[in-house]
Amino acid sequence: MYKIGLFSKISKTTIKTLRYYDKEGLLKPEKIDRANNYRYYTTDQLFVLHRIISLRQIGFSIQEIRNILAGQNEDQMILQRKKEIEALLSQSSDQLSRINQYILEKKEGVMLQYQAVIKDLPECIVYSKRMRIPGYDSYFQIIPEIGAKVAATKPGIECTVPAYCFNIYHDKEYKEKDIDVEYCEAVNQFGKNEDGIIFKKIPSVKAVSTLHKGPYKNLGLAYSFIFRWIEENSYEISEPPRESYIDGIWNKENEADWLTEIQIPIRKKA
Amino acid sequence: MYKIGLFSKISKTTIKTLRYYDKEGLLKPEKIDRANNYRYYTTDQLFVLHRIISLRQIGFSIQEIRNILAGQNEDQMILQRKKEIEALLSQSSDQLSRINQYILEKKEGVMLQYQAVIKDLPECIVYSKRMRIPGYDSYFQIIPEIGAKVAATKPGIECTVPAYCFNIYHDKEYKEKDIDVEYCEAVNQFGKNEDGIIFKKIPSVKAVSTLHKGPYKNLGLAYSFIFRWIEENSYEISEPPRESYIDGIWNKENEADWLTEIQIPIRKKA
DNA sequence: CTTGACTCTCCCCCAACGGGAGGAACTATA
DNA sequence: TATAGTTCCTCCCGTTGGGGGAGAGTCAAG
Repeated sequence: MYKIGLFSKISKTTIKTLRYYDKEGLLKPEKIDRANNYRYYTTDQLFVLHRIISLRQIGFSIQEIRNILAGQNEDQMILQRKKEIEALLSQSSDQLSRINQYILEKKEGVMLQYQAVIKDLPECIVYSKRMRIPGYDSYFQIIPEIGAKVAATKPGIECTVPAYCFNIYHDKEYKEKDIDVEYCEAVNQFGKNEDGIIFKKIPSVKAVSTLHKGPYKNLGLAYSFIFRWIEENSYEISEPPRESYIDGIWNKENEADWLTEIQIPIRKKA
Repeated sequence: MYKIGLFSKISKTTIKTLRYYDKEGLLKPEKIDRANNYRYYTTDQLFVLHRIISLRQIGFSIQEIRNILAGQNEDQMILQRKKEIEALLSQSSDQLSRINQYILEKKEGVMLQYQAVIKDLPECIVYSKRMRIPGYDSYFQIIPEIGAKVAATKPGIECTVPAYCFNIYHDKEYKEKDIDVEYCEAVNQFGKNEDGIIFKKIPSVKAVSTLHKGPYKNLGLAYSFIFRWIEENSYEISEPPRESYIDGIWNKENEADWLTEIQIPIRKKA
């Protein structure tokens, strides 16, 4: 029978930890002297403690170890823990790739105005109109017309707050003329499809996002940043890119104040 | 100017998080209405928030981000964070290898009595005697003689509590005859070297450890378990193995109760 | 008998929020 | 304008796996 200090030295475990495992019911001392509450351990308990430490080193939580020691569906917990580890591994390797990319960008001293962030875009209902337009200029005249038409002909349909209006680019590459674009605006409910205006539910998706401040003609910089980021961090584009318009001509006079968010749905490369 | 709810939707960040970043001084709202303490944000702050989220996704702590945003030695923090990530990565891959090993052992249904644990063996002072002995049997007669000799001729020298007495095996392979072994016992201070008894400081080292219960003739099972474990988990042996005797003939009559800890100093394979 | 070493319980601390209570304020509708 | 529903505020507690320390009781040796 060893008192806690000696047992802690033999097992190379701190006293705090031993007391904690006692409290948590992981490793009760063989005997507790009721006169002074001293804990007494035996060398047999070294085995249990070794088992616990081994499981802790594999990353199981106290609760999980408690179950394993009690013999409750150990196999399932092991597989679950394995998945957790794999998730952590992939997260760390992701972070490593991102910080390397960050270091590279700093070294090149360029693109520091852009920040890539991974977001979950929530599901939403939109009305959309897909069209082929000659160029960017004509395009920003067409949008208000669509909005007006919807407002006029679909009573009860309202845009969400905050507004989420975006374009989906269906071309395989970046184009400045004859663009195949789909204008979407998030609304509160479905409406009737007519005049090329179609209501649909956009499912939630994981996307990388970056903000672009300034006129639309410079959006290309943001795209080149984000495409490169996707490439360098081993993602691939899963759906067409979206541009979400946060600040624009409707609330800021100066082009330099316009704010646009580029969202590109992605998935990890296999 | 957006109130917190709207800003939270635009940025896809929870209100809780925004308030927390406010409290922590990471992202103060552009304006706080002193009448009701409402927080008001602008789209410009989306940029800062994006920066923060990006850094959070790379795994920086709030404190670190605060420093980075303040422009304090960013480069150093990045390198430090990179090292942390690499450490995590290696830890996770370690855990993955260990859990796979665990699954394999379960499937084979064997060796479940052994648990491998990684420990830091602390530095200690020992007296040691290296010798070549004919076999295991003679060996356990020699040890008490050494102990007695030290006790008799070195006043003031005492064994540590708990006792840490172990053998270091210097042979390149497992042998049962003509064994090159070094007997060590941890003591409280240095003494004079004589009669082949040498005092030395054993530096601290990382080792994998397993417990063996039962007679010494079965120690081979423990060794085969631990050697395989080292191999499967991509470690390599950095120093000769040690056997630390916890329970033995001196306090337990029955061989079946003897307890021995095998400690093998290791390092990660490059 | 005293002194130092050991042990006990109890409480607070960590990071980055999430959940919820209780109350004030804003906004839309009747 | 009254009221109801929503949004916002602050404050407090919870999470994990122990670490640090206070204050008090206990043990072993000289």
